[in-house]
Amino acid sequence: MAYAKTERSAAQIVAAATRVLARQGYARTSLLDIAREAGMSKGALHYHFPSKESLVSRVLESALESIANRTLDAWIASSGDPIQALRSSVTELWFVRRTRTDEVAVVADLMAQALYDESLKPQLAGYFRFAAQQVTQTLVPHLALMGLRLRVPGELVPRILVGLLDGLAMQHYVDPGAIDENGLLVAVEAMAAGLFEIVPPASDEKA
Amino acid sequence: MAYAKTERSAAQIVAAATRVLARQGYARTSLLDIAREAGMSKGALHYHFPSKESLVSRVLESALESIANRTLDAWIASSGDPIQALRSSVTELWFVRRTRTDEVAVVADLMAQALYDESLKPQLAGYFRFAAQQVTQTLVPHLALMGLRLRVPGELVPRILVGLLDGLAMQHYVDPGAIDENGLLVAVEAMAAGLFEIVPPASDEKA
Amino acid sequence: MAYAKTERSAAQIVAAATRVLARQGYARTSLLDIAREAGMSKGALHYHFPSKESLVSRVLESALESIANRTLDAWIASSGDPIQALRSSVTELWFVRRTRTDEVAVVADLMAQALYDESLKPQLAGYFRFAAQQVTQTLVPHLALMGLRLRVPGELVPRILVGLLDGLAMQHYVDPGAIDENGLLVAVEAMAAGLFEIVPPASDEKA
Amino acid sequence: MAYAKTERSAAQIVAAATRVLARQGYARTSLLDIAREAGMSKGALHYHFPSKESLVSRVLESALESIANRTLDAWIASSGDPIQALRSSVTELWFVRRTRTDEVAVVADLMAQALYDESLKPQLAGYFRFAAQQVTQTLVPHLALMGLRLRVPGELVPRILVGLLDGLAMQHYVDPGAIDENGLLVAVEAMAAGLFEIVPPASDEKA
DNA sequence: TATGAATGAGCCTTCATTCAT
DNA sequence: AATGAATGAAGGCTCATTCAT
Repeated sequence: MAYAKTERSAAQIVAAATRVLARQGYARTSLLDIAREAGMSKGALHYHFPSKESLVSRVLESALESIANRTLDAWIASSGDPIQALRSSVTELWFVRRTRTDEVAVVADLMAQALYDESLKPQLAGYFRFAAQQVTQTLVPHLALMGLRLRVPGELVPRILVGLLDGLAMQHYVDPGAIDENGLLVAVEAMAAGLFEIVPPASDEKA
Repeated sequence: MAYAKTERSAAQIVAAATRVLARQGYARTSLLDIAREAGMSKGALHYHFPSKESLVSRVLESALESIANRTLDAWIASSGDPIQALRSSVTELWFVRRTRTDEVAVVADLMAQALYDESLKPQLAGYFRFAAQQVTQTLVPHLALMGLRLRVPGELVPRILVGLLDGLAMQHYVDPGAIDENGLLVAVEAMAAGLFEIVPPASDEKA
Repeated sequence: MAYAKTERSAAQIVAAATRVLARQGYARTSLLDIAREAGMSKGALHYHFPSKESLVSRVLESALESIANRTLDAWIASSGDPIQALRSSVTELWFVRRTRTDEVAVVADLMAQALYDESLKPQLAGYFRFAAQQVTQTLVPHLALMGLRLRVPGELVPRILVGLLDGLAMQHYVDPGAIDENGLLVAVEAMAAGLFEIVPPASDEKA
Repeated sequence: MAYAKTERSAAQIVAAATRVLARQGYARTSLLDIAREAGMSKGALHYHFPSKESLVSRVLESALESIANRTLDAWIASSGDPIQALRSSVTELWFVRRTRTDEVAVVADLMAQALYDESLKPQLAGYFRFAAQQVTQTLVPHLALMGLRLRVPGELVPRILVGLLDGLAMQHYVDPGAIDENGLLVAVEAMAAGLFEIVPPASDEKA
């Protein structure tokens, strides 16, 4: 209980930083901007976070967590049919990007930062790995039960999905309206279908 | 013909800026860094480019051009079979990214910058549009000749391709080795296949 | 009451800036010069004043105020006889110029700057208007009581006075010693006298 | 004849510089601005004038000369009656200021510069002295012939006149419209009249 | 005689960081 | 736990000046 206020303030700062970073981008955001948004002084930021880097790192962490949860929820919600789950999480994956949640904007921006900032890489790598593994674990076994088999390594599927949608989101941000969104979802589904093949019923079925 | 030195110097500066931006990223690159890399004074940069913005814009222009040319070459080299052309330009598209050419690095970085810098958007949008149209124009008619039809709007294909590979490249940069490249190319091909369908010969409809 | 240090520091900066501007002139004064004179860092200046312009504006404000006060004091000190008041404030007006107070030097310099800097004009115009009105209000009624009338619009008197002395001060600065000061004060008085005429007592018009 | 071109170019540069300085003021004028106005390169300026200072000095010289000539012309034109001459040169002195000729603007601006630039002072001092002496020489003897005597040293008269009008011009520039110009000329004449006194016919007239 | 190119010092401003309170 | 004040390094940019051509 002793640290209650600290925790509350720190959370407040992270939330404010997320908003400001989403709005202005890393390169154009100063600590003063964040302090103002949080309704605190610059000094306070440094009280809670030793450096700008550490704050940004926390912001990224919280943004990734939030995105992961959202996607996972969509996956779980349609439990049972993994095909249906895949479909609904693709949709969610896309909507979360095209709406450009603060969290998504921050991640997109910091992903680029990470190219030149070693301290951010591990966090993103962790996220990608977690997402890949999460999906794979539930996807592959279910497919097998349905008589389907992946033509490619299982971990690749979520990576491809996320990569595809991230890349398209970038184009969407840069040139909104250029992407036909109806076509897009159809296409993604068609492409996903291309990744499976039907497993001929094994001959030892009766054994 | 005298005093044509400007062109040489400007090119030198753009080249140097490309290298430095690829190495350090936009946010961490100062004009002094570029000047040093170019072996010139800061003043010289401003003699040739009125502002940092204008220099960066030129760098982006030249990087996009270079990438477009490389990809186009791969496409053209395998002329004749558009399927083959698609395959070889996908490969090229991926290699150019995974090798992380200076040009690719710069474009990836500036694409993120563009989210918050309206002046960069048009250039990138132009590039995406040009690339999309370029591929579409040659791809679609050829497919028709081969009895294939796209299941999605034609412009979407190159956008999907580029988006997918850009997004995957990001993951590759952040977490090198995480992506199984052999599997990747197989997957892309499989997915691409999912985008076509065979057009039944028109005359035997009643059969 | 804590943290009231700002006021002290800001005042210190304005004082330092006044000294430096008086010594070097606007065009040759950098913020670094002022910071050094104030014994602070450049950053501190910007903490207290958002821009050079805003600092200079404050300096001008304070200089004008100080000059106005000095002249007003001289006027008031010799209250009663407005002629005497006029005389003593002319003397003060001149002495404040020939001594070249820091404040006077700053005002002279910034007046020239104002020709090309719209932001300074209103302040100076305000000062001129205030001074003119101040003098007029007390001068004209008193003259009437003494049977004197001005030959020109009342507001013109202080403007002429200030203009004359400003202009002469310029010559004095540029070529010190060229102006015979004894003669000057005599001349001003003689000229001032030329501005009045005696109002014939109203009742003996027929005599 | 050999230097014909040099002289022409130099004059062209001085003329251009006068225009630009009048328009933007010393502090805001760069050599590039002047070069552009003159239709030449920056290098050319330095070919003709070793430094900015030397160019500015020449500009001032030529501006002063031009003003002196104009005023002198007005004086001479009304030859015969020195009172009339005084009157017409006052008028000219004022009009040249209120119209704000390029030359007047430059002089006003550089006069302020001179306060901090020793190299400009002598030129302005020379101008003031020349003007004073010029007027005095013709004014005083004529007055004597008319039975008038100055109440103050003769050199003071032109200095007062110029000072007064310079000072008023400053106010006029800073706050146009604030000065009642009709009143002004009346006032100046009334004030000037205050400077003379009638010399009683000397008793030894018959001697 | 004049230009294009380049330099380098200096300017105003921004900003992460520190520290006394 | 948080603020106000101050620092100092760096950044983008301007400009008088130099010099080869």
